[in-house]
Formats: sequence, C-alpha cells, structure tokens
Amino acid sequence: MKELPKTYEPQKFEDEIYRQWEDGGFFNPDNSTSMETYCNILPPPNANGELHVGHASGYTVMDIFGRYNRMNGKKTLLLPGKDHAGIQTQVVFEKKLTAETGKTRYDFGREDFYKKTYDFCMDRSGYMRSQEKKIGISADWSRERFTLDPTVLKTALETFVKMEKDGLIYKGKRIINWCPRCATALSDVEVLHKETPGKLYFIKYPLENEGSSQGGSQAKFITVATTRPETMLGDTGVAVNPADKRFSNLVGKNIILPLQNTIIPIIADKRIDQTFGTGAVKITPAHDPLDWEIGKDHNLGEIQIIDEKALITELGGKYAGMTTHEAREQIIVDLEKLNLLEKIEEMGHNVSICERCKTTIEPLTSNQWFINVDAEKFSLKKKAIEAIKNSEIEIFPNNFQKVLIDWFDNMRDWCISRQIWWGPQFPVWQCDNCGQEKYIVSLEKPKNCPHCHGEKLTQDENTFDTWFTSGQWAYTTLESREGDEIFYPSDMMIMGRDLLFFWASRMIMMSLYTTKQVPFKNLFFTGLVRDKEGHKFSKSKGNGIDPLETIEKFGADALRMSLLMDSAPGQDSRLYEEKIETFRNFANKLWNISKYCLSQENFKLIEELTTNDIKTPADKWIVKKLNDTIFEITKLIEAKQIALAADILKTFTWNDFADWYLEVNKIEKNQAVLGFVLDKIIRLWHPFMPFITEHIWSLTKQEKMLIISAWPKANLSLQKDSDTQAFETIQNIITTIRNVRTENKIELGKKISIILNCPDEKILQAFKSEFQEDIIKRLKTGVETIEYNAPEKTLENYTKRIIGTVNIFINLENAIDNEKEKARIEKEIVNIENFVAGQKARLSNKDFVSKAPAQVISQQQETLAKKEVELSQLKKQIETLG
RNA sequence: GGACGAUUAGCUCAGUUGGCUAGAGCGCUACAUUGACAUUGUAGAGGUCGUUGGUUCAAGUCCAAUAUCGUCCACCA
Repeated sequence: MKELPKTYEPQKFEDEIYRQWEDGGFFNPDNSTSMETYCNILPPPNANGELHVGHASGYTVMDIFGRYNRMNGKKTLLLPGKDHAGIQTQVVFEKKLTAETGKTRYDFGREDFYKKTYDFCMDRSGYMRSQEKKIGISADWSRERFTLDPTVLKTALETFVKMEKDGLIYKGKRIINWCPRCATALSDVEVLHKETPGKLYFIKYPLENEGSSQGGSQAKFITVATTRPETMLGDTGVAVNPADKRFSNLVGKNIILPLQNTIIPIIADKRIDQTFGTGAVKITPAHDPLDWEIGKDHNLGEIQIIDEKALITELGGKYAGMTTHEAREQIIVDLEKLNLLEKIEEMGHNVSICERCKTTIEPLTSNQWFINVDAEKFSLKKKAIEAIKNSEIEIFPNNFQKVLIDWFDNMRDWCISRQIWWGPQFPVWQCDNCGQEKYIVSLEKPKNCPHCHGEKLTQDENTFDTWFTSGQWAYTTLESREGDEIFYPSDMMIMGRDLLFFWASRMIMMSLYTTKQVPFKNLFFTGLVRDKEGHKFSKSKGNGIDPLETIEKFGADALRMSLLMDSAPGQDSRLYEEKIETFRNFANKLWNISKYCLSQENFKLIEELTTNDIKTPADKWIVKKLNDTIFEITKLIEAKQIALAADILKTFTWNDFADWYLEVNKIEKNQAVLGFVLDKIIRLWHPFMPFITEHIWSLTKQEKMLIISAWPKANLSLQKDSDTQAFETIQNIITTIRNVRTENKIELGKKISIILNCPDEKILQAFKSEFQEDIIKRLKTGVETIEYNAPEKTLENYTKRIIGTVNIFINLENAIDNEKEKARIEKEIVNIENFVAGQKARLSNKDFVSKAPAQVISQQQETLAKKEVELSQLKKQIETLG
C-alpha cells in the first residue's frame, strides 16, 4: 500500500466525498426500499444569506440524527429549502440597489422590483447551497424548495382562502406596530424592546369651566405624565383609576386640551395604575395600544396625528409636517410659554424598535389583515396548547414546553399583512364600483365582481408576513411532491431557540389547522453559539467565526465536533479556535489509528468475529469495551443526548483503543480484532464526522459506501469475565510502575526488575505467559525481568505496591527515599481509612440494607472488602519500613 | 412585574432515571523523540459542586428559600 501522509488533510477529500454521496443518490430516500421513514425538514435559511456558525451548529445536529437513522436502515429524508424572508430581504436588497444605482424601489415600481429581488435571491441561494454542502449535510437537494415556488405557494395561499371561509380571517382598522423605515405593519414578535434613557413630562390640562390657563389663584388642572408629549395632539380623553379618591370628583368632567383647544372627557378605567406618574393618563387611542383599548371601550374616538412616515399629520395643526422629535421640542416650548409644564423627570423606558432595521416603531391605527387565533370554529391557540399538553410533540429540552404554552395562552390576533413588495400578494380582489368594504377572496383573479358584475377588479396590495408561509413549511414542502406525504408528520424539527415564537409556534398552529396533525413528533432546540467571551457573534463587533474559513483550515468534521461537544441541548455554547483545534487533533488521531491498522499485513475491516479470533485477555477486553460502547451510545442517541454519545465514543477510541489496545497489538498482532474494532469505530463515528470516516472507509476498499452501511449492534450476551479483569489488572500494574518511576524520577533508560506476588495461583497464572510479560515490559515501564512469588523477607529493599490481591515489588536499587515513601503510604492509609469507615457505617445502617437495591449493596460490600485488604497490606508495609 | 436558564478544577464546559472516593478539554508541572500520531505519549497538581435549609438509607442530581449573572415575555401612560 502507498505510504499515507502523517497528518489528515481534510481539504483534499471533503468536496470529492460529498460529490460521491450526491452522485450515488444516497441523500435521496427514493433509493431506499425501507418501509420505515425518518424525516427532518430543514429550517430554510434566508435565500439572500450566508452560512454562519448558527446554521452550521443546527445542520450538525440535524445531520447526525439523519445519518444515524439512515444507517439504521430508515428511508431518510433531510429536506432542504430557502426562505424568501420578506422584510429582511427587501431591506437588504433595497440597500444594495440604492448603493449601486442611487435609486429606490419606487423608481423601479412594484413589478420590476419584485423581479429584481427574485433574481437576486436565486443568485444568492445557489451560493448559500454550496456553503451548506460544505458542512456535510446529507440533504436531498433534488427536493429543495423555495417558499415562493408555485406549488409550495399555492398550498399556502389555499390555507388563507380556507381560513377566510372558516371565519378565521378579518380585515380591520386596528392599532398596529408600524415601522416608518420599512413602511409596513409588523406583528408583535417582530418588535424588539430597547431600554433607553428618556424623560417623563408632567403636563397640566386645564379643567373646563374652572380656573384658567393663565394660572389664576383658583386655577384648576389635572396633571398627566407622559414620555411622548407630542401625542397629546391626538388625545381624546384623560383616564384615572375608578378607585383613585384623588380624582373621584373629576370623573365625568371635561378638560380643555391645550394647544388643540378641544374639549375631552375625564373617564375612569381600572387598567390605570394609580401609583405611576400622577395617576392620571392622557389617552391617545390612535398611537398607543393600551389607549386604543381604553378608547374603544369608552367610545373616545381617535385622531391620527402621526402618519406612516412618522410625521405629524394635518390634524396636528401648526405642528403638521414636523417629525415627532421636532414636534416634541416645539410642544415643550409652547407648553412652557402657557405655563402648563409642571416638571420633567428623568426616566428610563423601553422603546419599541423594528427587529430588522432597528427604527423606532410608531404605534398607529391602520387597516390590516388579521388571523383570529381564538376563533369559534377553530381556535388555533387552544388546539396548539392541547397538542403540546398531550405530548403529541416531544420538546427537547423539555422546559421550553411551558414557555411555549404560556406564549400561546397570551397570544393576540396575528397581523399577517405587510406593506412591502417582496413576498406573496394577498389573493384578495376589490371591485372599483363596490369600494373598500367588499372584497373577493380567490386564488385566481375573478372575471367579474360577484356583487355588481363590474369588471374592474384590482388585487389587494398587501403581502403576507413571512411567517405565514414558513409557518406552513412542514406540509407545503411535502405536499408539493407526489408520494412524499409518507414523510408527514416529520420525525424531527431542529431549530435555534430564538425561533420558538416566530416559527415553531406558527408551524404547530398552521399544521393542526390544515392537516389536523402535528407538523413533527420531536422538536429539538439548539442554543446560541457565542464567542470565547460569551458575546453574541455580530458583524459590527467583527468577532464572527466564518464557518467556511474554519472548514478550510481545520476541516468540516472538526467544526462539527466543536459545535456539538461541551454543550447540553438548548444551552448556549462558545466557539473559539483552540476548541476547534482540539477536534482537528482528534480527527488526526483517528486518521493515525486507521493508518496504523491499514499498515498491517493483510489488514481488512471485519464485520463479525468468530470465537477463534479472540485470543488474548486484551482481545476479550477490547471487544467487551467496544460492545459496551455501542450499547451506550446507541441508547444516548435515541435519548437525543448526542454530545454525551460522542464523548463516550471519543474516550473509547482514544484512551481504550489507541492508548492500550494498539500498543498491545504491536506485541502480539491480531488483525482480526483490529479489523473488527476499527470497522465499528468508523461506523460509529460516521454521523459525527462523516468525511474522515468515509475517506478511511474508502481506503479499505469496501463495496458499499459508509454512509449506507449498517449501524453496529451491541451483543447483549457478552459479559465481563476473568480474562477482561486480568487485562484490567495488567493495566493497573503498568500504570503503577510508571507512576513509581515518575515519582522517584527514574529515567526510562534505567531498567528495573519486578516481582509479582499473589496468593491466588489462578490469578497469577493469568500473567505468567510470555505475552503478558511482554506487555508489562514494553508499555513504557522499563521493566527488564519479572519474577513471581518470592518470599517477602527477601524483598525488603524493594518498593511495594498493591493492586487488589497482587503485590508488586519494584527494585529501584535504593533509589527510593524511605521517609517520603512512608509519608505517601500514611497519606493513603488515612484516605482509605476514611473511606472504609464511611462505607462500614453505611453498610451497618439498617435502613440502607433494607431499602437500597441489592445490586448497590453488593457493589459496596465488594469495594469495602477490596479496600480492607489494601488497608491491611499498607499497614504491614509501613511496619516493615520501620 | 412574570417565567426560564446558569452557578461544578485557573479557563471553557459535561455529568442520563438520585447509587462505587465528582469527569473531560484547554492551561499548568515533570518526564519522554518508542516502529500510526509532537496535531503525540507518560505521570502529576488542581474541586467542602454559589449559600442556607429540607426530603431520602443515599443529593452535584429532587424540593424550598436566597444571592449573583444571563435570556425571554409583559408593562412602562
């Protein structure tokens, strides 16, 4: 065989291996004949995006489960896609367009702008796809979907039509979150809150027919406190708490609204907090959500004084045309002139900002489309809560279940209309004759108006909230291809925990409504990936780790492992170069393990061993260890504990197989066991590190590729026996000798002799072969000769160590410091004595003996016995030292 | 204001249904160029598991308080 390089070079193989998987059709479940399916619909990244470590982290988890299930013979589908990501993409693309052409979208017009954005997305999504492949995700690209694909979109729009028929849709003037920069309404979840320093203005509103605004001695006012004085132009009332005695005589009276000079009432409403500000609140129904509610209940009416560009409207009198900020300053000046400004206090408060562009949100009233989430015919929120409570969906980690239920409980109607251009337009038509009030819901443009038979019909200008279409992703994707309904509901959905409300919640609601089924059986949340200091990655901080650069430098397998390990499900984790390096090193270790195996004569991977193949205690030991490992990690993956599974596998691979078994195998070759264990190791690692394992596999000249080979099965009948224990004792002996050498600073070049004493001839016999002696001699112990059962009297100058019933006497030729040795033993005696005392106390406790399981008791008795023997030996030893 | 999470070695974190004297990686100390690997090997130091109570034969693990940090939700007139 050709000489293999000393270090593994992932860059040379990864792309080619991925191409072979794709060309082989292994990602496509149609090529599997299995009846059992496994499906994970991948969260569609924004079509205009770039792969970041967050994606990489999610894909790693998805791919591990996908590959594991594929190897277990399931017809496995990981379905990829792209999201048009309405507002996000429009913001990004418009910026780019303006930078390049100096024009805005209005210069191009809706149709042209849409087409340009579409082309932009198509172009970018190809780039994104090539990046996704780099991480090794075994997705079926032949099924890739885009949220605006006609077949996908048709299903989504049909849902709207059905919902409208079922009375879940309404159009109406409501107060909504308006982003002046994006020029669109936003749903509640698209608004962020930012703690900002601000001011609380106390403004005196003169009472009607009492006192005067000029501040006479008898002047009577009611003082309100507000952080947004400019909104007073739209006030239609002042509210106080009905229980507030300070104002009880004022309720029902009117005030004269300063600057506007309108007469507005004082009303009582229990939603007013008596303790805040003055206890009296100005009510601006057009520009505050709570005021809207109060205004509606008290029929106060509304005056819109801020427009969709965040400028004061005509109704704002002399302030019309000003920005809200300008108006605020001018109003303060004017109020001071009128002597109506009582005071200004500093106050921190939350400002609502747009999730996408961070512009301050203006709450205003607007005509929008809503989904009634608690409709009579079908309550989306109640059905969702029911499904979650019934565990129709299992959520990992489980604590997100409560969060989700609470969120549904408090969910308000969902505003689904956006005034952007990028996205699917509402399938709603209006007749020019009939006016705004009547509309026709239909996928196709109707020929005539059903009311007046007029032919002039125009389509509603609104586009759908992105989450309306992606909320249906679980079934629109599978329904768009015949035969794929066997994958619904899918087995697994994996997403960042930041998508809990945006996406997970909507998918559950929409799927239950449309398909009467949950969208997926398992919902798995990943945490956020942060930098070394625990900060979020962000472009502006420049602390980002580019997954592609990382893959180029360390390999995709190393990146996958570093994203997976050292973290628990749903918990944030940190990623930094040193960490990735350690897994690059591990990949290299695996490479060298394989390289050693492959260098053996006639080496080949072996699927099953015969009993004749197992010759030595070491063979038996490693096969048993392997078997335990297979059993454990399979159990852990089934329990979604993939990081723990990988950890156990890593220990087995590095510490058991490489550090011990390979060294022993150098002494007495056993290609069969080597081939058997490596075969299993490569298979077990494949879901975690698909590239390197497939590459190693290919070097062993297999017929089938690793990706579709079978996941190993544990042999449940394999038990620990005297042979496996004998090897563990040898390991102990070797470690002890090395330990003694280091402690006494005896360099390895110096050869030593040892004597093994053991009263039990049977146990001793297990070490007495030439092979076992060779192991002890050659595993970095520097032992030259071994003798057995010499009378202890003759060994007074030897250093004694005890391993169970075996005593090791090491001849260091007086290189040992007697006093130091005594101190060491004394320390150990104290240690063991404490332990033994504790153990004895426990074992003599009646409650323990009667209540603890028998297995635990016998285990503890066993260790106690062992430790007691050790203790008596140590005590004897210290006596002989004098 | 409400909910959730975190608190374990110098650092970053695991620790499954409570059960053998609490683990890993990095870093640190000492040693080692041995026939796959210095991206390595060998040995070692380092922890009263945030605090206080409780349940239990048994608590890092369960419960209750509490402190600190963080996240989300709501309110902020």
